[in-house]
Amino acid sequence: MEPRDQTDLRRANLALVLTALRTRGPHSRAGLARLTGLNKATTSSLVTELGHRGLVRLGDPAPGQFGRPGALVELDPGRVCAIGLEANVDYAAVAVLDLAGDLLRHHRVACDLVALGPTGALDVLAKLAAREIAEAEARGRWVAGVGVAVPGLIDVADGVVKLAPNLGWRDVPVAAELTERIGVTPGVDNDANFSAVAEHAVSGTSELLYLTGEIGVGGGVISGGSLLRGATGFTGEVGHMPLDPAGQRCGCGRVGCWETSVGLGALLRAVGDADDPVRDAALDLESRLEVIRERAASGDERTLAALRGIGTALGVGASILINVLNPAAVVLGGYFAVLGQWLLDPARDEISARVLAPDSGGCELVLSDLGFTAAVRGGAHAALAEVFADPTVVPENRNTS
Amino acid sequence: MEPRDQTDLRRANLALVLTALRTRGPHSRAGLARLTGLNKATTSSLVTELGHRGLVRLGDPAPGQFGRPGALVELDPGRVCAIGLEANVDYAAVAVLDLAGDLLRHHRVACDLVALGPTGALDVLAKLAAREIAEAEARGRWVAGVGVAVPGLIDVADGVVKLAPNLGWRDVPVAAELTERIGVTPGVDNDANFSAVAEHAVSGTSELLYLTGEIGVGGGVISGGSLLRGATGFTGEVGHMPLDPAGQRCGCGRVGCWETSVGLGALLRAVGDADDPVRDAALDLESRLEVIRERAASGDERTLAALRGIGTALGVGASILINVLNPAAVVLGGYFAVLGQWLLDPARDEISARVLAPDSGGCELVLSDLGFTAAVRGGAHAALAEVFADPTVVPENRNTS
DNA sequence: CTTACTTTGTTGAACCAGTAAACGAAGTGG
DNA sequence: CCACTTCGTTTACTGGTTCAACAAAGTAAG
Repeated sequence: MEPRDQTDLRRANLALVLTALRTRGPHSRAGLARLTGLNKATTSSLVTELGHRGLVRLGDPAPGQFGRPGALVELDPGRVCAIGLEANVDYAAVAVLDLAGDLLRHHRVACDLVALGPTGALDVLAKLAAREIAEAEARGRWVAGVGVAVPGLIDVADGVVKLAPNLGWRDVPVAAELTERIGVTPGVDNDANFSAVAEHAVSGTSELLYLTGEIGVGGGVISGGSLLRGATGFTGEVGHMPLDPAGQRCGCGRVGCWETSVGLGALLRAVGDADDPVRDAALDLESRLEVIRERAASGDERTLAALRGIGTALGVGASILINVLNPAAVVLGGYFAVLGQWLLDPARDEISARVLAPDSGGCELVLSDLGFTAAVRGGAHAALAEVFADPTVVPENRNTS
Repeated sequence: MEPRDQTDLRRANLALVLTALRTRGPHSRAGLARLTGLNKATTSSLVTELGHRGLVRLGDPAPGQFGRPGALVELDPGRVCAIGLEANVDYAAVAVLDLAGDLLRHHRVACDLVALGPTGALDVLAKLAAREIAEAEARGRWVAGVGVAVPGLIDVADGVVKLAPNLGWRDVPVAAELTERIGVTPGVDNDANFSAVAEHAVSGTSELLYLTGEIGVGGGVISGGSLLRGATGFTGEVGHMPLDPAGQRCGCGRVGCWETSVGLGALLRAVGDADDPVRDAALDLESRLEVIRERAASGDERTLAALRGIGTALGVGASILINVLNPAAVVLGGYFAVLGQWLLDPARDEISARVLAPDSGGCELVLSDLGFTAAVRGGAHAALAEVFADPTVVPENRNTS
């Protein structure tokens, strides 16, 4: 938003105060004035307006040293919420976050979205969303927006899934179709991108790279505090970096792609023979990963060697991205997070050897705490971000406080 | 700049008008009002202030269809200028740009900066800059700033060259040292980064990747209209992507780095035997490239095969970066631009085969027109960008119209 | 040549947002 | 109980944009 007139200025300052409360925690009005550089009187006025919009509330007086104690202003998690949706191969999920980013509800339904096809899958997502929207509005909440995470190439501007190989989708106008079904136009983005948004929200790191280990490898980049979107929204396709001309054939038809050495398939091949139950695709993925985890924890040499190999390959690919993007942190999600304990050391060794910047450019390799909720949370966070960028999107409600 | 009060608003609107004039060309005040969405009265006021600061001037009346013709407002190239410096292995260079980005002066002196050492090299740069600053000020110009391009890893925030292998520099405080010598604190950045800035300025593409072929390969990324800086300023290190475990040993000590197959060394090895004059390091590089160019133009099969190979390898590496960054354009500089005619086709073939986004994400592969002036121009453009972001940095001068 | 019409650019009143300074409010410490 | 400190509000003020009216400067038509 380019500020043009005074109302834009007001918008920007409301955003400034609201964002300060999120990133720096509850403060008195005088403290907020010092934090933002705004005048005390202005800050008071902004806080009361944010209160009318149900975004902040007054808490207890703070225990100051001298002088009159200030009443703490804090985010009001009671009125605004946002909804995240996720479409994946064998499940659909929904999450509801409040303004503080806390998870109010999370629901995951196992279903074969590939078999349902785009229309059926969108029906499932719409049903999940509609229920949560109705529920939230019944409790007097205001829904900031909906974000839909889809594993594939997304035209973010139009909300169209251009290509989602695992789902078998091509040119599916998700935003338009869901608008018809739920009456709200959702944001649509790649699952790794939305996961990166979620990690940014919980960590506060404004330069980060999110890498998720699934059947393939997904990547999402946060730079300057917001998603790197590129020219047409197709960023973060990291799985098919050709790292070894003598490597394995990839599902994409080429040879030696990164995901042939760090994707789920590579892991399963390395830890067990063809008849090993962990390679039985009929079984639930999470329980198979649990088996691998237990084998590693009990010191099984084959498993440990496999994980070392994956960790090394992970570090090789990650170092390329670190050299290009110079993030402050690389966050590992998907199965990388589940087995991360055994991947981190070999990956870090490669990174410190291969990143040219001194001290790896200060980059840390860490595991995600969000588990499989990262993408849905990120979708909701993206909707919340619009509120933090422009609090006036939330209607006033003078009754409240 | 977070707008806080009305003066910040004024600043932002001055920037809005000035930037509109740069990107959309001369317009009448009424036309600018339509373009920016600002009120006619406001636009008039902004234009007169920009005039007092010597940034715009009134031109001839425009030939409108009906009604009173409007006086065209255009960038005034007469008052503000900016200076770019470049330190490289065997030369130092300086350029002066006016506000419109036109090259006023360009000077390149051959000298062995490696032998001079950091202190001597900085003396050379300071001398070049001081002469141009004095010259400009004698003509009544106001110098917006100085940008120094150095091939290496730069801590941009502090203006320190952390590591420049080709120059043999480590932890050289360029910004501080030059401030002492010329009285202005310059911006310091990697040469590829500044070249990317220059390409952005001439093309207007707000999502672009610049790749330069030198002894190594350098990369600079423009995203959202500004440089991708990363957490600590060490972005764009693309030369050492490990693309072939069975490849050649690189100067960095590892094996199969991208620059072992597309760097200058790879080109020279491929086009000629060890006794070929093009491989004589004692000769001037540009004339050796000219020889290769002539051989290719006359259809020499070995040269053509070598260039095809380089082009293919260029495309392989570029496709990785396109998949991650999704730029609207990849601009080739350095020797890639000189021989680009023979590199483009094989590189484009690889890119269209390897980029996952439909239609390569709309990405075009083009050659730079800026030759070896890209880095110095970019340094000056970076200084000019500060004026466009905040025109109030230029002092008022009520005498000038 | 005059009149109607169109567009440009300026002017002055109005409005709105943030600032500054004064002041009452609400605590601590002696 | 009083001096002191800090909080938050109030009031007058400054600065920037907008709006509406109007003069300026052109074209088109009669």
